[in-house]
Amino acid sequence: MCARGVSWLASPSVTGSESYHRTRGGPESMVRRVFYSGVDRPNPVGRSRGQTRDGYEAVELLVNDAARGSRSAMDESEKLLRWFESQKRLLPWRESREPYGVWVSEIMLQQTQVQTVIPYYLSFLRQFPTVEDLAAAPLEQVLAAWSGLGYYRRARQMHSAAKMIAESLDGFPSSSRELERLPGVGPYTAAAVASIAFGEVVPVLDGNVERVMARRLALAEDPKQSAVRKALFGAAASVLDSEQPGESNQALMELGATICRPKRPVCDECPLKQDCLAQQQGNPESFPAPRRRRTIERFELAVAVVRRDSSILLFRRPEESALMAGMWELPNVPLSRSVEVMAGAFEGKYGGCWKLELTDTIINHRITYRALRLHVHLGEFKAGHSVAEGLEAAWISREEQVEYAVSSAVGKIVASCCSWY
DNA sequence: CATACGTGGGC
DNA sequence: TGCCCAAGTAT
Repeated sequence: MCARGVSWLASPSVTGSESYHRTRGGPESMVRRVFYSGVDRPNPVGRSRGQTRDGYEAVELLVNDAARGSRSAMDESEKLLRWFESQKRLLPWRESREPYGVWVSEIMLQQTQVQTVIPYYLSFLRQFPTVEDLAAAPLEQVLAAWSGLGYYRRARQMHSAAKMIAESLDGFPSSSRELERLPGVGPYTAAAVASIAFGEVVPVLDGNVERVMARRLALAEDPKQSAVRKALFGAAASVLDSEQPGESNQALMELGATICRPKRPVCDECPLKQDCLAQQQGNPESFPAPRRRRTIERFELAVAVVRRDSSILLFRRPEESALMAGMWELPNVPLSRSVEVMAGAFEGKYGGCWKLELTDTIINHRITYRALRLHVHLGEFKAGHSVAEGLEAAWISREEQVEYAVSSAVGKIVASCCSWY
């Protein structure tokens, strides 16, 4: 593999989910111990040693910084921690290590950027200060607090997990193994919460760490492949500081977010530049391998803004729908050239009697591999007893919007509707 | 392992 | 505009 002495990382003998490998330590290499209690399968090379604080069997793993001349993994950990200490951003969830807040932040940060999360995090913790408050709140209210943040399943799963925690006699789950049993908590989030809130020595491998390590090792292979992921995971473990795992993990992610960015990384300011193979080769941007993307299909939808007094008509999506389950949406039908055809479609779907008038407002709404272009119509709707059976309707005002679970697009349209009348 | 899930920002 | 990416998880 790599010529730079990291051959242990993806050795062919990797069999378990943990890719630590014990290597013959040269005279200058450092051996570090990592206790990893979130292991379901026995580690193929580690030795079982004692118990963690939560009673789970710990596996002792020897992580060897393989023959990097005079450099050692310890140096890298220290450089990283020192850099983080002086350069870390002040973020609201960094003010406390209290597990609930850490957990909320980690869920919100899944596939979501920091600046997007900040206001949601603040208002969410104001509304639901403790896990008990969250558990006791109606799901509707939790979804409303999540409105516009996306991936709404996260809110449902968090609410469900909060109930599990509140009903449990054991308090907040305190190990990555336990945390991973919660809905919405996968390997990354479990490791992040366990290390930050509980000091568990477990590495995280998120998109940032993946990129940082792919560059550090100049690993060109596709990170989707499990062998490559293992190598990256092992590399992340090798720079993990076992005294301050939470800070260490955050440091690596912060590095990826601010210095080792996808585009135009600022290698000059990187605490690991001496250790980075891609930087030495002068082509950091070429790692990791670009992921293939499916082409986006585009659909066009007509949505109707129907006003009564100062309120707008919304309908509730079915709980069982895969897309934005239970969220309130504007009435919509596939776009057609004829307003009459669309009016008929609205009537078929929602009942009532419709009159429509096209405005020139178009809002894009993307869902992974689809893009919906929303053509907004001002409409009149006369309900009778002909409103579609089993479909929940609501008239909401701009002020009441905060109490309803709506997508970002609906939020924007409701926000700007006043100017259209 | 591939796919779907929301959204906002950068270039 | 269009494409890429972002503190992932569940199926």
